[in-house]
Amino acid sequence: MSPTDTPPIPLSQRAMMARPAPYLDDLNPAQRAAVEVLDGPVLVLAGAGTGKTKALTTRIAHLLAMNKARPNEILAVTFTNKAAREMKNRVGRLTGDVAEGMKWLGTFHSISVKILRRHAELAGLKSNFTILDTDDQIRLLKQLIAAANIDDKRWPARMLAGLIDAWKNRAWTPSKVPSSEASAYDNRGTELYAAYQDRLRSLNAVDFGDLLLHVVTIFQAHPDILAQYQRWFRYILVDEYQDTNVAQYLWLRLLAQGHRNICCVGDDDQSIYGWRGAEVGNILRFEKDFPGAEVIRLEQNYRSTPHILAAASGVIAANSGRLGKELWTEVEEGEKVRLIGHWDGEEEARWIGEEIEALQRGTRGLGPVSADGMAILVRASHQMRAFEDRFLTIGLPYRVIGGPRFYERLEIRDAMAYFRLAVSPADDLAFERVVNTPKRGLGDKAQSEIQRAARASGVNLLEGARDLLAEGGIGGKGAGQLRAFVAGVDRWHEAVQAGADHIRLAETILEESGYTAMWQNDKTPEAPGRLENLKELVKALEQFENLQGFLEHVSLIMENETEESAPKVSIMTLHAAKGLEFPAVFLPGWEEGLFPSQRSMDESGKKGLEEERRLAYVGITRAEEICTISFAANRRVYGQWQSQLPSRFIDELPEAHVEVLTPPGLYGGGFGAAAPAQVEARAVKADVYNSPGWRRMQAQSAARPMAQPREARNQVIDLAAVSRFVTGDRVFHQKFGYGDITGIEGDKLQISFDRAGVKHVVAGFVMPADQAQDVPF
DNA sequence: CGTCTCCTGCTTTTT
DNA sequence: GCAGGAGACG
Repeated sequence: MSPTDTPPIPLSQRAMMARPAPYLDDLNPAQRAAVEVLDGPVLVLAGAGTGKTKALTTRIAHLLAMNKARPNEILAVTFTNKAAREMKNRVGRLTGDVAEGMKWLGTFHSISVKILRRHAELAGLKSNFTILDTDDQIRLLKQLIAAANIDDKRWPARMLAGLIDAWKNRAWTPSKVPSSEASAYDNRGTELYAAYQDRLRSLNAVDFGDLLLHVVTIFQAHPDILAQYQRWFRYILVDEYQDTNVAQYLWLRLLAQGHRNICCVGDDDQSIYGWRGAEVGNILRFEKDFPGAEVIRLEQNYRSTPHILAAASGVIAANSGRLGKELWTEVEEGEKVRLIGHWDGEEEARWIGEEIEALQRGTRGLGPVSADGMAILVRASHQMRAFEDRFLTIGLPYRVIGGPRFYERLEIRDAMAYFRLAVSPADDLAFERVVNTPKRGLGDKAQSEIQRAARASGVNLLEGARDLLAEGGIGGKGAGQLRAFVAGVDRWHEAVQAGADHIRLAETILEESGYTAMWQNDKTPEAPGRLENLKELVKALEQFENLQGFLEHVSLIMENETEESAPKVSIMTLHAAKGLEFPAVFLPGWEEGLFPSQRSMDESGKKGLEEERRLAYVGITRAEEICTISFAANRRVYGQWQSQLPSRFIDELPEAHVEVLTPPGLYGGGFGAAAPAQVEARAVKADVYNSPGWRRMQAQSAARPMAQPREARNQVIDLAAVSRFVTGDRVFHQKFGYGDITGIEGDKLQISFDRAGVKHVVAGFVMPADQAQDVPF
């Protein structure tokens, strides 16, 4: 093996770097320890905002400066390409060009690809294997499911894909799937998993999970190869260790058994990818796995104010089995975390929109805050819509982070499939994807004929199609179209082989295939955008030497970084927000069932709830200056109006660090929902009626004709309200209109509304129908 | 073969 | 409430 494509560091540079290191002066004692304890296993527990990346990058610089390893003998692993890029940039700032020699700085997946390409034959693959995206994966599975005579309605392909993914995350090859899993997917999960792996091998393809799984399998079966890498990687660094799954853990442990110089950085309190197979256990177990490990805690926070830190600590304290950290800061005072309840989701969006404008104007005591410095972090992406709608109407610029990514868009995938065919005509999945896109009159029947012809002579689909045409097995207009398609692929492939200019070729392919024309003729509103994206795709090719290089890059890097100039408020999920920070953060939708998510709790019980709580912790700790948590009393869920209870996480916020802006009438839960009197007392103590939020709310509701009746708003919700009603009463609800009470459960009424159907509503929000004429409409 | 309409079923999503 | 898939129809 010769991963040694990097020349040794020039002497002049070494001398420069060996001088006493000024970069160390920049660090606090804990960070310094994380940087200077170079040998042996080290676990750095880095709380949110404690300079984790700084410690990690300085550590790399220090390794290089101390001549402990050459740049390409350091293995530095991240989860995302973004994190890898950031790390490379920051190491570059510390060491100059030397960082360029870090050939093994990358994601688990990109490094695995590198390793797997070298030893592909040991996994039954050729080194030019293709990496399937989720789309291809699902299509492939659908075929296998059909072939196995399984009703894919009852047993959807997505489910099987999820199952296989989970098994791969645990590093289970088909033969290693334990018998306890035998009942999965109608008792046929294991069988289909094996069939899927066979099929992948015959396609010379892998999925994301395979990248790690194959590498681990090769390492386990070939100690000599493993030993080479163990020798090669003198120092191993891992970012976000709390997010590793079992396969990644094995991957690391195998490699680290050489020099035993492994430094893992992570925060057990920020483990939020359990549902993707991440095992918090990996970080909790570190000292057992690596005896003699040094554990260093980074606890000084450089991001948030004391109130924000205290609120976050208060919430996360309810979790059990933590490694434990105590975040502190030298920063003084600052704003308390603000808490506000709203009538419904639309009002929440409206209020946040106005708050954002107030922050921009600088009327919230922080000086003007740029829209770039503000973020709305939601639990589930469907919550984003209310904000988008609202911001569009008030003309507030926003950006949604983590929507469908560029390379996941339909038109981009189609175009890429064409490119894939041009590069490797044997790519059957690409063939299937575009043979009838644009429509060429080659429907299911024609396609299964092609499949049959290909299978009959054991060739790929393109050859199968050629055979089919030769034997006249296809007639009518389809034949001519198919002939043109095959000829097109041949022509493009020749051009690739001849080394034609890949940008021109890409344009030609999209032109000749009729793909561009297809969208030009499409009059749906999204067609222009899609054409725009195709143009961007072609532009992206400029950064690559050829199509092959581009395709390789794209299969691993599924993102599109377009730098925008105008300041915009960010809207994203809590998951997408990890690692980011903003002066002002809004956390809407803190309601039972939504956050914590009901499904999380149903599926994973206490474990699920604790992961939700960590998500709350991640959310709060994104805020630097001001953090606003909100909830709504009513929310439309799947088109149904539902009344909501404030999240239990709100109860867990330490009161001393929270300013309640909520009018008590909407405060149905929160700090001790049990005793209504107490709720009122505390609300008063929080000086609700003098808070800007309250005055604001008064002003707003006065101006708003659809405001709920004052009576309902000012009422403390209590069980007494229920006693005003009996089953069969005719009642009125501001949102749902008139209805009849069909049942009483706790403090809620079950009401059958004339227009809105059956709802469970807190009694404080309805009134006897005969009083309803006072309601301003 | 393609299009329209009904029906179902729903988080989070680094690669 | 909406999207995506299947099944019926042209």
